[in-house]
Amino acid sequence: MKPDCKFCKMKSPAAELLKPDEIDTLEQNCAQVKFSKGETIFREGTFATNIVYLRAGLVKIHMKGPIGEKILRLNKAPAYLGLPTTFGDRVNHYSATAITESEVCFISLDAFKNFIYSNGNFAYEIIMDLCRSELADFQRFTNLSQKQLPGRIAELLLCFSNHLFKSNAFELPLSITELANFVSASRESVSRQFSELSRLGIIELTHDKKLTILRKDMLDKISTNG
Amino acid sequence: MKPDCKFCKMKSPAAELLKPDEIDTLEQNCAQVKFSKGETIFREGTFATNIVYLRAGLVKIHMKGPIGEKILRLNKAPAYLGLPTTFGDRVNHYSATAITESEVCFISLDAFKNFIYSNGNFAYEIIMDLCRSELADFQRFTNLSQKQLPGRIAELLLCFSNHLFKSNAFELPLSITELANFVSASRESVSRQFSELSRLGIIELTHDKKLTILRKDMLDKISTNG
DNA sequence: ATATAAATGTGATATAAATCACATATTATG
DNA sequence: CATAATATGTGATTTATATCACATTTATAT
Repeated sequence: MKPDCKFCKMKSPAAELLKPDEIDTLEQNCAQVKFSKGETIFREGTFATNIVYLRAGLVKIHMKGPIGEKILRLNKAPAYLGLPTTFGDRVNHYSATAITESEVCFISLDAFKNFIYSNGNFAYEIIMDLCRSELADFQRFTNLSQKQLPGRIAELLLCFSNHLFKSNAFELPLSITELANFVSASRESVSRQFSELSRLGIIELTHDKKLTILRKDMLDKISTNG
Repeated sequence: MKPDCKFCKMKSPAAELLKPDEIDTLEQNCAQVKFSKGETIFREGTFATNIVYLRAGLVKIHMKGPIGEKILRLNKAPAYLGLPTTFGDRVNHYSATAITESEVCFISLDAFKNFIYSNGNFAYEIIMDLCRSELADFQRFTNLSQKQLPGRIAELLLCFSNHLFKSNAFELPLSITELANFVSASRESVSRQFSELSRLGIIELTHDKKLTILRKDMLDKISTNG
């Protein structure tokens, strides 16, 4: 589908800094595609040929680990998906899969590189973006590696509530099995933790994955105490 | 100490792309400092006021976690230290400490920003650098979170041997306690693993931390089998 | 050099979480 | 719609690893 970048209201902060002629170039080197829930946007092991910009939707970034799939992060629009795996190597080191209906712009790598070369503000914004994600990643990995399971799950739920959905009530974007490989635990253990949180009245979780945080204070405490 | 960037043989790949007048600017906005083993180069929680470039030496990047210090990565020269924590927030999210005698250049943040704005090749190289480290970090975190202790330690030793020292024999750059918080385990467990690896004749470890890998094949197997 | 502190090795024990086992529910699919 | 396939919940058991305890070695400071 042909995009209309000039009047696009979902431009990235970096793209907002492009000059009119650059926006024209972008428009000519950009393809907009819809993905439904569960569809793969790019896959580990394949060649990284385009810059991938998430215009709308929610996506999981995941890679094969020694004992199975590992979810590395969730990205919600607006966000570039996998700049590091596009620039860092010819081959993708991880995959991106739509969690909800999503809209993605595929941008020609060469055009994008040229923006970096020719537009310092654009380059700077991309650098800032990469830097902020690394900070968030380090923080998450440190917590994941030091907290035990109840703390890891509490943290994840708080992250969903505070940052992703900005609400105490939301639909779990991942299955229990996926949550398990996000927090690096067995699905049985995660399932038990949810039962326990429900039993204690800290959360309410319906059969159709609607989750409500009833005692955020308790979740906070569980999250910090590991 | 006044640096001599023009004739410096340890320039970063990015700095190699600077034009003569930019090199002059760099030289005027750069201070070279030596750190001895154990000295802090920058500290979590303090303001990030300079770009930090490791000209020579070996450094650990570490942050406070819920149950104690966590080592995130080792950086050997040449490398920028903590670009993400310098750009991503005003305050450092992690610390850098010299593991060996090290030489560091502190570069004015404004000068560095201007290079990004004005020199696309420089900006591109910085982006590539950030991207490559994220790939390596993701890989390491996935492995650390899925492998169990013997595999994590085997992987770390192989990484030391293959990438850091490029030799089967080297001096352990970290104490047992530090290794433990690198691989997210207790120091007792790590100590036991080393005893076991020695007992099996896979490594030899002397009292003064000189380590020799005797059976790389076995380490490889332990590393892959988790 | 001696005292004091910090790091290390190793056994015994406790514990978090994985695994196994199986019932039940939910979702795809011919 | 029926049947298979997949995901989930929960008890019983096992296991990896943390914790505790303490001896010993190594580093640091006075």
